[in-house]
Amino acid sequence: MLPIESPRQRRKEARPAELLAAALEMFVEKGFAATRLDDVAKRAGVSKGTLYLYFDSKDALFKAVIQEGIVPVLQQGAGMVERHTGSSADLLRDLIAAWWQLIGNTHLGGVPKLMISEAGNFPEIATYYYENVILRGRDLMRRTLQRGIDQGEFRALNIEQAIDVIFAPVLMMAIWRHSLGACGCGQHDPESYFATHLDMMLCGIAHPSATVQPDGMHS
Amino acid sequence: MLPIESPRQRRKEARPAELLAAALEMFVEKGFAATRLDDVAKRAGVSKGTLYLYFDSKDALFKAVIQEGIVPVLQQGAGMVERHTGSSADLLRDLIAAWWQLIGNTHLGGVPKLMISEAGNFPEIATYYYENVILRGRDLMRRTLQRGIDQGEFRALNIEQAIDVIFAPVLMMAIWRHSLGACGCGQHDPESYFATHLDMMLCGIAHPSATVQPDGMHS
Amino acid sequence: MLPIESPRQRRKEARPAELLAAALEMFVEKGFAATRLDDVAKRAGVSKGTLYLYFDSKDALFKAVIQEGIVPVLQQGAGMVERHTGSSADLLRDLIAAWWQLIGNTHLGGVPKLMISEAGNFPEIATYYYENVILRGRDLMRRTLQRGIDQGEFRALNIEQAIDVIFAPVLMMAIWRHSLGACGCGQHDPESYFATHLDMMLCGIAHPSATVQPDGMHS
Amino acid sequence: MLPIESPRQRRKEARPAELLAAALEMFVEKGFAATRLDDVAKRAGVSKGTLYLYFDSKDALFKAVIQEGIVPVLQQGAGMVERHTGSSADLLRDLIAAWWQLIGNTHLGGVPKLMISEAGNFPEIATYYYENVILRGRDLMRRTLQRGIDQGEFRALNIEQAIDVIFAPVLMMAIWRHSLGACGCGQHDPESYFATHLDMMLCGIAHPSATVQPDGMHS
DNA sequence: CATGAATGAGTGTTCATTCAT
DNA sequence: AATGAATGAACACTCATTCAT
Repeated sequence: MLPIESPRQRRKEARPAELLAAALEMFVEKGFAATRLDDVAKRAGVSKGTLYLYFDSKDALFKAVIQEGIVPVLQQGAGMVERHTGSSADLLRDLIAAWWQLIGNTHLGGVPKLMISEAGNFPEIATYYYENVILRGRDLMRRTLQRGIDQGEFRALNIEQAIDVIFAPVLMMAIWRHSLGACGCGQHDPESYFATHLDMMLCGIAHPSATVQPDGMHS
Repeated sequence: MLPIESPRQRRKEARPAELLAAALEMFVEKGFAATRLDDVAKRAGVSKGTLYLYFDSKDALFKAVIQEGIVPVLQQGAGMVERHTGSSADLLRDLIAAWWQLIGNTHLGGVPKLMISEAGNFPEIATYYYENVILRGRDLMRRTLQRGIDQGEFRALNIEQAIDVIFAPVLMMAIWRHSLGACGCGQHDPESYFATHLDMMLCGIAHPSATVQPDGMHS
Repeated sequence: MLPIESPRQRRKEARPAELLAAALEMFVEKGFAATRLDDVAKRAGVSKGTLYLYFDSKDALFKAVIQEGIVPVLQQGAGMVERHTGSSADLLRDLIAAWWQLIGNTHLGGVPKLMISEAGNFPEIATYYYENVILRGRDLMRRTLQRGIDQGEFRALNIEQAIDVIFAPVLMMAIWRHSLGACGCGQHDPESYFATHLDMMLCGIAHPSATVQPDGMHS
Repeated sequence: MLPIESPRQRRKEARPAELLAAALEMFVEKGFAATRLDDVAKRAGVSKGTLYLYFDSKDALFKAVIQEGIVPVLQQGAGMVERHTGSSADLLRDLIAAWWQLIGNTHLGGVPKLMISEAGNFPEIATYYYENVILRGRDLMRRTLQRGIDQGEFRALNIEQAIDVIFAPVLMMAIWRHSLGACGCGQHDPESYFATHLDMMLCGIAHPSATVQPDGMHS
């Protein structure tokens, strides 16, 4: 998918994480177009020219923000599903809790909102993001749901649809926090929000013969 | 004797709506900052100067897009809850189906994405939107859920959280369509998607003693 | 100098004086470039399009303002010098008083300021103004001074320089009123100002043997 | 050890003065509104964007032009009156000669015309100019005239009016040069013009018993 | 004659990008 | 490597001018 290695690639790895962090924050807060590189530089504590030592252009900075923002967590979670031994309901709980702790509740939590906002202006990045992040995440969910169905824990489901239905409330929490939630519009407590979500959802997908044991997030 | 409307007159009265429609499309597609007024004008088939005959500034145009985009549907749905006589599950189905038909599946479906993207740059509009749209929508959901609980149809729920959990998948469908979905990334069929959502969700909130009758969207 | 007669010319004579008056006021107040035709039209109580029924362009309006503003008073004063029988000092007093009453103190008093401000942008109008207004005015002054010298009332003077020296304070009063004076900066009383000017000036140009009889403006 | 100034550094410090000089010329020539920042930049030999490194807006540039244009000469002349030991007539001659050499005959000579033209559009600048320039100038004149009266050199005068009467011809010379005079309309020689003015004026204000010694400008 | 909706060239201002230091 | 002064293309906004009514 990505070029394996190149001088540019090597330099990219040396790019100060501060620049990317500053850019992510600004992009999430103002959007790509409304973010001025001056502000990114100021927030990172460097001069505007320094940005160009590490990134060829504003577009390149955006791409790096998206790619660097997800690479570190791409592999996480896959092992989670493999290694899991308990109930599938617990696995589902763990997946969601992990996503929230590793992404949603970190500074990476703004990436989904950013990607949604800028997909139209960066279709190739959107495609990259879809294939490398979303599809992989859906795969984890798919295997988890299939596992639960196979083991008689979950009832028969339209899995492809269920994946999105289940993940939507989690995504929305992250999106909300970086949009209207940041404007002082009503805030929810993630803990109880996810608890309610899992409670309803696990109830809704449980096999009729199975006994659902309600449980909040064990974070 | 009705005053004869000249073509020019007719045009003048229709202009604002045409301009707002064009602006909404562009704003949703490119974001506020990346949208050029020249493009909005061109899409509406007028010159740039004409925009300024009807809107004082780009900001004012944005505000009008949001406000005009929701005013027409503000009252809708309230009567729906009042008049409903059947089961609360059906009411929930109807509400979601109505939202999708009146908003999500129309050109207004991009407003949520737009509002999410630009909330940071227009906090006062975000607040306006929250108070006049989101809170009213949540109110409809709240009354519906409360009705179901009171009538023993739904089990006890943390209503405030449930509202968002239930609406998130619907919102996400509209958002997706105007972001990554528009870039060719995987498309879902809204019909079956909502059917799955309702199936799982109604199952998840049904009172243990109640019998849930699965039902797709009756559109 | 000007085209004698033409359809355009005939129409010009029918031009509403209100338009020219409104334009003069705006031009004097804001300058040519900063004056919007919308404002001129509004002040004249007509629509913007109507201006174009009478004037081909903003430039044409400006030219008309200058030309129409001075034509009515071009002939005045010439007869004054011819007919005068008293002392040359009195004639000088009368000329200045007449200029102030007919021009300086009317709405035409802004023309000098306007011409000064816009000479650089309308050199041909400036030349026209110079030749048809300023030179004629200087001629009146020259004849008056020459008359006084010839009659032994005034001492020998560098007449060409004296003309401007004598008229400068009068002009400045009109200019001041339409510039800083209109901003609330210190105002002078024209009566006593001119009295002082005439007193000093007549004293300054009187022939040593002559007796100067101080006299204010007899308005 | 003086820090070595790089050409770039030297340029940076000289920039504002270069820009202001270019702006003053353009403003005087065309007026504020008709002056394009592109032209100011071109005349200063920089790009349009560079202007904005030093001035926030066109308005700010105008304000700076006025303020910087007069600050350097604000103190001059005050000492002149204090130190003067000769006749008051000579002091008056010196004041006028100094004004002409330091302001009227330099590139600052356009400021009065500019201020007159734009007072209506910049009332606060006009007030600033009036209080900080005009009032101080009038003060010098007032003290000079009072000095002459007290010493019996000048006759009783309405001093406040006399100040303006005396300065008007000097001002008009500067104004003329930057308006109609620049269009090829009749030019006067400042030397003989001021000589005539001083001759007439000193004669006009001399105490009857005093002997006026005519004298040209000793520049 | 009169209107005012519509136009589009022009200008103030911003900001990504470059490069001399 | 790092800076920040300088650039100029791009865009929001204005307003003289036109023309259908």
